[in-house]
Amino acid sequence: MDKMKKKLNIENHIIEIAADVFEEKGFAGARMQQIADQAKINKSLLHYYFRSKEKLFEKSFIIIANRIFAKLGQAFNFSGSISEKITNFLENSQYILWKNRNFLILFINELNQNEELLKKLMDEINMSQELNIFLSQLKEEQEKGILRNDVEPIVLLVNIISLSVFPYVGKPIISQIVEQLNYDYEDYLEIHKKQIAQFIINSIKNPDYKD
Amino acid sequence: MDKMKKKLNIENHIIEIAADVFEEKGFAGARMQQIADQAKINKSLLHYYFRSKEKLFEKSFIIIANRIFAKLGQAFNFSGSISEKITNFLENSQYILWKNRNFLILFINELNQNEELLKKLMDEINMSQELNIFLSQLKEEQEKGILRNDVEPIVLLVNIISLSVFPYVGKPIISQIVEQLNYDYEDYLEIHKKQIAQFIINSIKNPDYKD
DNA sequence: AAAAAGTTTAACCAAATGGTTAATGGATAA
DNA sequence: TTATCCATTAACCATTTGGTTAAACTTTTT
Repeated sequence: MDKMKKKLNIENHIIEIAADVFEEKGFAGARMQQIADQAKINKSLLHYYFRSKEKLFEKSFIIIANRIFAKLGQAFNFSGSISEKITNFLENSQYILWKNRNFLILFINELNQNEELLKKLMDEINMSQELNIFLSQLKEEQEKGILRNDVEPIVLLVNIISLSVFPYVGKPIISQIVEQLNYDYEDYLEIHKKQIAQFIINSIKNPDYKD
Repeated sequence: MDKMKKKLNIENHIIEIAADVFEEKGFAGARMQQIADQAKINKSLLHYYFRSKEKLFEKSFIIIANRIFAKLGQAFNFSGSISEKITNFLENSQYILWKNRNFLILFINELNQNEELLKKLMDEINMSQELNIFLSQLKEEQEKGILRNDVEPIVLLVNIISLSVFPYVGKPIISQIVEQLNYDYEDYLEIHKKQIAQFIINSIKNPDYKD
């Protein structure tokens, strides 16, 4: 392994560990010393490689965000009808969302208080093509009468995201509520996974359509 | 105004200001000095009244959380069919959620990293009665055939919450996506508000039911 | 092998931050 | 009026924290 690669390797290692710590504590709560300890390196190395806490945060944040969005984009990219696409996406996205639920909370929280970071990220991540394909296919199926035409496409898209993401991101709220009703949060997620695609499809299928 | 009341008054004033600052910066990012400045009091007074940053945070957090949950509980408490209740709740909750969106993000974020606080909060807030009424009415209407019976009641409940809350809490994600599709976030919320009740009702109404 | 360049470390440092203290001011009650 | 009690303030303090430096160590280049 040449020098360049070794350098990239340790940088990536630091980024992974840093992301863990930032996820756990948030930007303000994270400590450079803890990141160094967890990565088993000297604290000065963090500054040697990344110059400052801000820079380290930004870099690891953007890399992880890109990775997650890429995976979600993949989960979105299947052929078939709208109903099939939705079913497919929901099946394939759940694990990603579960595994990255802590990052998603960090994502929401930090981007909400850091306008600059939001802008930088928006330049990096672009999913408009995949999304536009989905939206136009949706309009097609609405015109054909397969789907009800009283659902605004963008609303459906955001609803799919809300229903996918919130059970994970909103864990404190959801678990509060389901536990008051004597359910277990993890059990709830299992039921949710099984029912959510049908729930969405019910709401968009045209009940009068016969093929 | 007697002394006791005056003391409670200034405590409440501090709590309101503190909540603003914590919403903006999170617990770790908030500064006692900033809270004091914004409340126009001496920093020592914060400790005089609340002893520590943790205590101040906990107190303001729980008070604000209680207030919001009480309002949402109210918005949930209407008579009528399930469909009417859903429509009603969605109409009445949107403004509350919008106004408190920053607190909701704080809520999710802090409770996710603070198990202790979560437990304390769960003792304070109890909405199981209202929720249970809703769930049993839901089951009734399913048995009568008004609503489809392939929707697990708890799933519907959480879906309503997800669809209500996420557009506000997930602002960074949603605005990212809608803006890539040339929508404006605030405009999107308007469309969302108009369509969301119908979206949910579509997904639960039994299409074969005739009364 | 020697020099040069890059990497790693321990010791420091300045600033920020939560928190304390002791003195001051002001209201209330004797 | 004066003593007591509570509220308020400025000055201080200990610790934490991000960041620097200069020396040591390693690897690469000549």
